[in-house]
Amino acid sequence: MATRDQQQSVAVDEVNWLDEEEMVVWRAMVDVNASIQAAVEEDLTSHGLTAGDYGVLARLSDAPDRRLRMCDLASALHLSPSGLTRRVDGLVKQGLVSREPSENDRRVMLAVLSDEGNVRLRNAAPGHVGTVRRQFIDHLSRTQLRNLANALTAVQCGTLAE
Amino acid sequence: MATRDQQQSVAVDEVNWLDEEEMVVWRAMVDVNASIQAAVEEDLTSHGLTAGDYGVLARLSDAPDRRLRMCDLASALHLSPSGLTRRVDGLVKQGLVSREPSENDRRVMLAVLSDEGNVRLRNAAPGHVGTVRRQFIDHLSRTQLRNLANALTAVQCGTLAE
DNA sequence: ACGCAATAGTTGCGACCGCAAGGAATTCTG
DNA sequence: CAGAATTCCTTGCGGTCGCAACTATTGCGT
Repeated sequence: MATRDQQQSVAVDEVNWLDEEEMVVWRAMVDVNASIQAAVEEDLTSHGLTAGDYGVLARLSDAPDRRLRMCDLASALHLSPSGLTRRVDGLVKQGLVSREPSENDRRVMLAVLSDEGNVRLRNAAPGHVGTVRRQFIDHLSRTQLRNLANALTAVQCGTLAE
Repeated sequence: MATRDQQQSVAVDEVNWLDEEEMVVWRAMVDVNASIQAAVEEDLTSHGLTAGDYGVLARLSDAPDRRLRMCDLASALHLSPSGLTRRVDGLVKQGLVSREPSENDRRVMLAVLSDEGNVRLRNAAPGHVGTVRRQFIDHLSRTQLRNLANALTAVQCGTLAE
């Protein structure tokens, strides 16, 4: 995705191309994520959910009173407002989520996890976690896991600080 | 994305939920990738390209004679045949790529990187690599980089072997 | 050589998502 | 306290993608 002729010269062209190790890591990062995402998606479809649906249900399940403001949900899921509106539309149509206007602020709508939504989530969760394990976690030793955590949080803090 | 009540019991419910460390890594993996992808996308749009377009151009640039069979390109980019057809449609419309029937096998179409496509790629590449550096690589020490490479290739080989 | 399966590519269709615009409610400001 | 700015959500629109269906070409088995 980013190979170019190594230009090791002094400063004529001041681009820092990726060296071999960096390149390997970058490509691996992209590929690993692609394959994990695909596996997760496939697993969830067997429970009649998309990965996006699962994300909504999981967030709602962890929220107090199983309800969240649309805007909070959208930012938690890195989704645009319109994207979330339509995703929730679909979940409402399936009876997994219901909408409820907030009493404090009449601009906001709350998405509420229904009992049926909770059941679907609990049915899908074990398979989902299993997929994450088989595709990712179980291939790492405890040490690798800790190193990976350090590396990733370093990246997170770095990009967050910007 | 996968928190559920810890069920540490003997074997009534044999689901291996993620422990704290595993959970942190999994969430970090998802978040880091989301933010990197977003940054890459944003950077490339300033050069009039999408991430998908860049992927096609980069692969063609690295290929012998700057041309590749559609099916090889599709699998390299984890794209469905129809998805690639339309993406290439767009690139042809921009004059960055041209189609050419293969002489050996009249089923296949070759996607060929045009001179203009090559220029666009070379204009966009430094910014792209810079973004990858700023968002990812530069936040890792050499040791972290090596550890990350080990961990990711372990995951790759594991999922590949399946 | 004939026929059948496999492979390559395109197209119709539906699903998803982000941007821009709009409407309603709240907050800020003078 | 009135008007402007902001926040929250929804809708129209366009772009992207995968699946299924279809055509064309090649390869295989007998």
